[in-house]
Amino acid sequence: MDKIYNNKNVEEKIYKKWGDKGFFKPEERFGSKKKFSIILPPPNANAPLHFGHAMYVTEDILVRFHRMKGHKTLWLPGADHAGFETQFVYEKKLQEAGESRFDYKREELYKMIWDYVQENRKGMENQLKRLGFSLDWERRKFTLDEDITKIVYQTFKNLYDDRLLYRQKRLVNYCTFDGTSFSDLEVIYEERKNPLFYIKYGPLVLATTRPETKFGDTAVAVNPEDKRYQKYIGKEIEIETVLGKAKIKVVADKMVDPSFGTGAVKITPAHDFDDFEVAQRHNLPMVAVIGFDGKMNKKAGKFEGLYVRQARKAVVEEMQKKGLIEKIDENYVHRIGVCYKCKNPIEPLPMEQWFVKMQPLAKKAIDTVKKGDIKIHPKSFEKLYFQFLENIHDWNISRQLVWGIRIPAFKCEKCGEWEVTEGELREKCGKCSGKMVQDTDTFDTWFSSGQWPYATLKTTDSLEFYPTSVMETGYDILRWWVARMVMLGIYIQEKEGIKDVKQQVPFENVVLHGLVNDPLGKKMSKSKGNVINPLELVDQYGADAVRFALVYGTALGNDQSLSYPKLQAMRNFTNKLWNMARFIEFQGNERTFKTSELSIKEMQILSKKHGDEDIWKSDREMVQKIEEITSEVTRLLEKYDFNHAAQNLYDFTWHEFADIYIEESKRTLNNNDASGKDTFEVLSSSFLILLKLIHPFMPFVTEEIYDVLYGGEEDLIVSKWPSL
RNA sequence: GCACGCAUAGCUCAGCGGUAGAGCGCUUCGUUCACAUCGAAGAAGUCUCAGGUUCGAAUCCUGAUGCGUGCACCA
Repeated sequence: MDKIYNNKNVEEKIYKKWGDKGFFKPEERFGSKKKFSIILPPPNANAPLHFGHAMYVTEDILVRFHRMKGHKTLWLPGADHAGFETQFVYEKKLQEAGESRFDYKREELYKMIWDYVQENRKGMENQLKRLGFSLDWERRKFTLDEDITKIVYQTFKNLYDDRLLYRQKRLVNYCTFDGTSFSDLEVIYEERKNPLFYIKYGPLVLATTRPETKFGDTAVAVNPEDKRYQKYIGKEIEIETVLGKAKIKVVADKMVDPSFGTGAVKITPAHDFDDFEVAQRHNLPMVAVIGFDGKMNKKAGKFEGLYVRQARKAVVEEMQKKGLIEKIDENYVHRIGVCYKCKNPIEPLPMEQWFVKMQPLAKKAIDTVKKGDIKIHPKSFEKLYFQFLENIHDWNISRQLVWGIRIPAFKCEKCGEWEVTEGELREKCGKCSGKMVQDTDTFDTWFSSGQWPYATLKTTDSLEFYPTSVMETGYDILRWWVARMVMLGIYIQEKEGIKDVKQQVPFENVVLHGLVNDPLGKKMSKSKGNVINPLELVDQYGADAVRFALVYGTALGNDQSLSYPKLQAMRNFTNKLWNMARFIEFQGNERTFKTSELSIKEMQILSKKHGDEDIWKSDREMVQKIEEITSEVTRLLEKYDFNHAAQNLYDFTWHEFADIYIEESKRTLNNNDASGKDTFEVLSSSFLILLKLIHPFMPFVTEEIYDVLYGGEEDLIVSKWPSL
C-alpha cells in the first residue's frame, strides 16, 4: 500500500467494478424480504451539476445502508428536460450566435435543443458517477421519454374527464420578453422604485403607478365605507382623457384601502389581478390594451405600437400638457412581480390557458401528511408544506414554449370545440367534422416531473417499489415539486383503482436537505460567477472527502457554506483510514497473521478466553465499544441523522480506534504469542466492522481497503451490515 | 404587512432542561519502528440582549435587536 491514499488510482476502477458486477441493481440479500427505494430528483439536463447536487450523497448513504442490510434496494436516476429553463439557456446561446428562436421552425428548434440536452446529460451523469452514487443506470429515465410522456398525457386526459382541468381565459403571469406564461410560484417579487401618479378623473383624483393602462379602465372603485365618495357610488362620472371625453362607472368594493393614495382606484380588469376580481364581482367588462408582444394595441389610440414603458412616458407627458396630472410621487417604492429568469416585470394578461383545479387535490395532500402516511423530516418543514397547500391557487400548466411535452388538446377551427386525447392526433372534429388544430403550448415542466415516482417505476417495470421509501431533496423545491408529486401521485393511483391511501402516496418519507452556499455564505449562482463544479473538489480532495464534508457538521435541513478547511480535514480522515489499514497489513505480514472477519458476537466469545487479564484490557474495551458504535450509527441512520452518524464515526475511528486502541495493541502484538494473535483477530475484525459502518459515507476508500486487506471475491458494497 | 429560521470559542458549525462541544486556526512539546494529510499537552466562550417559568435554562416562555428565507392584492 502507498504511504498516502490517492483517490485518483482508486475511484474510477472501483465504480466500474461495482457496475460490472451489477451491484446497483435491486436484489434481496441475507434473507431479508424488505424493500428500499429512492427516486433521484432528476437534475436538469441542460447544464452540469452544481455543488448543491452533491447533497444527493445523503441518498447514496441511505441506499448503501439498506443494501448492506440486505433489503432489495433501488435508486433510480433520471434527468429533467426543464422546459423553460432549458429553452432560456438555449435561446441565450442562439443570441450569442446572432440568431433567435424565430429563425427556426418548431420542429427544428426542438431537435436542436434535444441534441444539446443529450450532450449535457452525459456530462451530468458522469458527475453523479464520479461522486460514487450507486444508481441503477439500467433504469435511467428522461422526462421526455416516450413512455413517460404517455403517462403524462393520460393524467392530463383523466384530469380533463374528471373536470379537474379546465381551459379558461383568465389573467396569467406573462413575461413579454421570454414569451411565455408562468404559474404563481414562478413569479418572484422585487422592490422597485416607480413614480406614483395622481391623475385627475373628472371630479376625482386617483393614484396609480400604471397610467398607460388607463385605456383599459372600465371603472373606478372606492371603499363602500368611505364618506368622501358616497355620492359617486353607482353613478357614472364624466372624465377628460388624453383621447377625449369619456364616461366611467364608480363602484364600491372593500378591496379598496381608503388610506392609500386618494382612496379611489382605477379598475383595469385586463391587466391587474385585483382589478380582475373586482370586475368579476361587479360584472365589469374587460378591455385589453397590451399585447403579448409587450406593446400597446389599437385601444391605446395614438399610443399603439409603443412598448409599455415608452407608452407610460408618452401618456404622462400628454396628460401633463392637458393638466390631468395633479402630482407625482417620484420616490414611491413598491413590490412588483418579475420574471424569475430575466427579471423584467411580469405583465398580467388575459389569455386562454389550461388550469388544474387544485383544491380537491391539495386537500388530500394535506390530509395524508396530517395522518402521518407521509412523514416530513425535519418536521419543521411541514408548516411550509401546509401553508402552500392551504392557500393554493389553480395551476396554470400551459407554457408557450417549444421545449417540452406538447399538450394533447385539439381545437376545431370551425366550431371551436376542444378535444383532449391521450396523445394521439385528431384531424377531424367529432362534432362538425371541421379541421382540428393542436394546442401549440407545452406543459409546465413540473406537471410532468410531478408524476415522476409513478412514471419512472411504471415504465421500468418496478412498481413493486411504489410508494418509494424516501424522497430526498432540497427544501427549496418542497412546494414546486414535492407537494405536486404528492397531489398528482395520489390522483394517479386513485385512477389506477388503488384504494389504500398508504399505497396511493408516492413516498413514505420526505427528507429535506439545506442549500450549499459558497465559502462566503453567498448563494451560488451563475450570474454571480461563484458556482463550483463538484468534480473540481472531487479531483482535489477525493469523492469520499467531499461526501463526508457535506454531511459532517450540518444538521439536516440547515444551509451550509462550502468550507475548504473542512474538506481538507475530511481528506485527512480518508488518509487516516488508509494508514490504519497499512498498519494492520504490516502487522499481519510481519507475523504471518491473516486478517479475520469475526462478528461482534464472535469477538465477545474470543474476549472471554482472556478473562480480565490486564494486557487484554484494551481489546475487551474495543469489543464493547465497537458494539456501541454499531448500534449508535444504525440508530442515527434510521432517523436520517447523517450529521451525528458521521461525527460519531469520525471521532470513534480517529480518537478511540487509532489513538488509543491501535497504540495499545502494539504492546500485545509485540508479545508475539497467542494473545498477540488474538489481539490481531480483534484488531482486524473490529476494523472491518468500522469499514462497513463508514462505507455508506466513504465508499471508495473503504472498498479499496477491503480489497487489499480482506481480499477474496467479496465486495464491501454488498457485505452484511454489522449487527450482534 | 404576516410567517418561519438563525444568533454558542478567532472562523465554520454541532448541542436544545442538569457541571459548555467538534473541526479549522492558535500556543508548547514530540519525527527509526501505520499516518507530519501525524502524535501528546494546552489556551480560548456573561452560549445576542432584557424579562419570566424552574431546585436548575445555551436549551422552555415573552419581548427586543441583528441577519436570512418564505408568503401576501397595496393601486
